[in-house]
Amino acid sequence: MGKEDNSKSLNFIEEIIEHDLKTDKHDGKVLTRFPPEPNGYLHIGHAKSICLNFGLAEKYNGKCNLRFDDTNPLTEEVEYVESIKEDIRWLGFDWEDREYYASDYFDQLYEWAVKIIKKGFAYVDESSADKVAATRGTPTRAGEESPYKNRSVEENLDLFERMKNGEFPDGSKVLRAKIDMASPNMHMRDPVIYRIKHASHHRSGDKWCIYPMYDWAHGQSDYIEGITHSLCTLEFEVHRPLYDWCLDHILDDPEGYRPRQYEFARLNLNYTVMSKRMLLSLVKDAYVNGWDDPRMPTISGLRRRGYTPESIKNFAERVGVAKRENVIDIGLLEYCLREDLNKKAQRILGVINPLKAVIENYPEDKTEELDAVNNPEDESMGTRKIPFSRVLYIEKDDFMEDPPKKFFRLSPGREVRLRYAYFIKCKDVIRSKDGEITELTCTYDPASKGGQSPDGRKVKGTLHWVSAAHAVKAEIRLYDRLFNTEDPYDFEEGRDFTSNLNPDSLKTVTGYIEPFIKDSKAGDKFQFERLGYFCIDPDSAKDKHVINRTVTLKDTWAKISERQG
RNA sequence: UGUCCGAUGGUGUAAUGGUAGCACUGCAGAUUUUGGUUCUGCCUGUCCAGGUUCGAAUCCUGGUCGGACAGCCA
Repeated sequence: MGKEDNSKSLNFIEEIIEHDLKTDKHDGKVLTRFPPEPNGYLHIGHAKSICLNFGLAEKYNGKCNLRFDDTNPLTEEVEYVESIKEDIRWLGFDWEDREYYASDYFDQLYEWAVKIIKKGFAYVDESSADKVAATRGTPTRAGEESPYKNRSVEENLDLFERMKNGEFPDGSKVLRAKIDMASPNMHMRDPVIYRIKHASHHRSGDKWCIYPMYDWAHGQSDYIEGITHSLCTLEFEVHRPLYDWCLDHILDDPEGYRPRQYEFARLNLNYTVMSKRMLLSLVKDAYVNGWDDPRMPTISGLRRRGYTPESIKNFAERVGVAKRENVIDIGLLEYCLREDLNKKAQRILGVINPLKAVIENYPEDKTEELDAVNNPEDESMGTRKIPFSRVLYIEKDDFMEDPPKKFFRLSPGREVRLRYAYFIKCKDVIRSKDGEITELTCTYDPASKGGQSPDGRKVKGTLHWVSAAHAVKAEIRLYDRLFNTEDPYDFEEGRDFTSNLNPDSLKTVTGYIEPFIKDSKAGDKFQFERLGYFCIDPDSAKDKHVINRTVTLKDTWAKISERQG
């Protein structure tokens, strides 16, 4: 029912597309593109855009191109190109052979620039960058015309060619579109469309020393590729008149095919930052351990953290597409993650904060293999054996000497169930000299094997546990949100966003995991019962298990106990 | 004293002139060998003022509030 309703309700872009389809605007074709600049790693915000562009193509039987918007050689690197491709592929999208680069269009872009110079719509300006900025005016005050604006076409052509030939140093000249310095839209005030950069480009090498600006490259690239719907974020809304202006002035038939730009609201998430500048700074200044640090909102970070592509795609679906600014609760992302992992994850028992429990009446040399279900949500995943013996580890949080109301785990004299094993009762508490609880002495009921007693008596709590002698030691990395504040951009004067960093975003502990973990490899995902979802980190080695906590399970008890104070 | 865009529960997002719905969150309960999952119920909303209309979240007018734009970044 809900699903059916959803399929009927369209977002505003789908409405536009369906309308275009109905009116046969592009011969029934839909061609979108995802246009990243290779100057950083992709993040969850990009994932929304990827899912939108590729998703629309899938839905309307169209295609989506991958196009690197690589017009600025100073900031772009091959490393980023590679990571971007890997991330999109991992999300499950395929651009087939349509891997394009704006830099592949440099020749065409240059020709078009010459074309508009000839038509009198562009000029070479040799004002300094400061001068250009100073004469641009303000949003409420018109700019001033450049003294170079009225050069002859011949002079402009000559100068532009010499710019291309490398005769002038960086910053000495630019090519500007001749539009309107008094336009209320700042972007129409004779925008710079070419600048000189004697820099080597990751693809074109040293062929060029002039590079087109975004505004001169994007719409034209869309046109070259035959893009029907060019989707971008809201901040490009004010660029749209320029996007259209460029097309108007290069096309022989402006009434014929042309791409259209549509803008949607970018994704914002609380408790994290999405700006490339800030993410770069977190990496460069070593606040995190690289772009794929599991605390990063990058796709590679989420992947390493243990997120699944499905959970991210589902998230993108749920946040929707609209033009209204939004801040999504990180809780929704985590909900989508748990929803997916709950269906798929192998369950195992692992203890993160161990407390030794000795079963007094269990034979010292005995070991039993007990049956455990691999995934209660998916019977086909089968069962496995877990070793049980006299000395166990249980979770420290599962024992309280003086429990408050509603605590139904272990405490002196109380009986609980060990999952898949036996009922046990706590008899004694052993302490160190400084009073810390170091060990519990318990007894078990041999008749309760498997977790049920023949007399039908009930216990309220079920605890996870491992057999100390059989457990596998592991380094467990407990991650928490990277920032303490919902809005990390909101920081005190004189400080910066890093003042909002959560100092406890990573805690490393030693845990004990049931032997099943031995055969796992990097990327494998598990639910440690009652604790959360975990995955094997690539830092793992043959003799060293490193495990990331992806996300905790929903914890009703934590909520209750917090409320009780 | 600019141009453009936006405004629906706590957060997102539908309703396209005809009963304001869905998801997440929160709260209450049922089930449960994970205080997980699942299931049930409940709370909470159309920025304001006029107008058009039998009827307005939707159309019109005027406000208010929020955002984007002054890189030789994208």
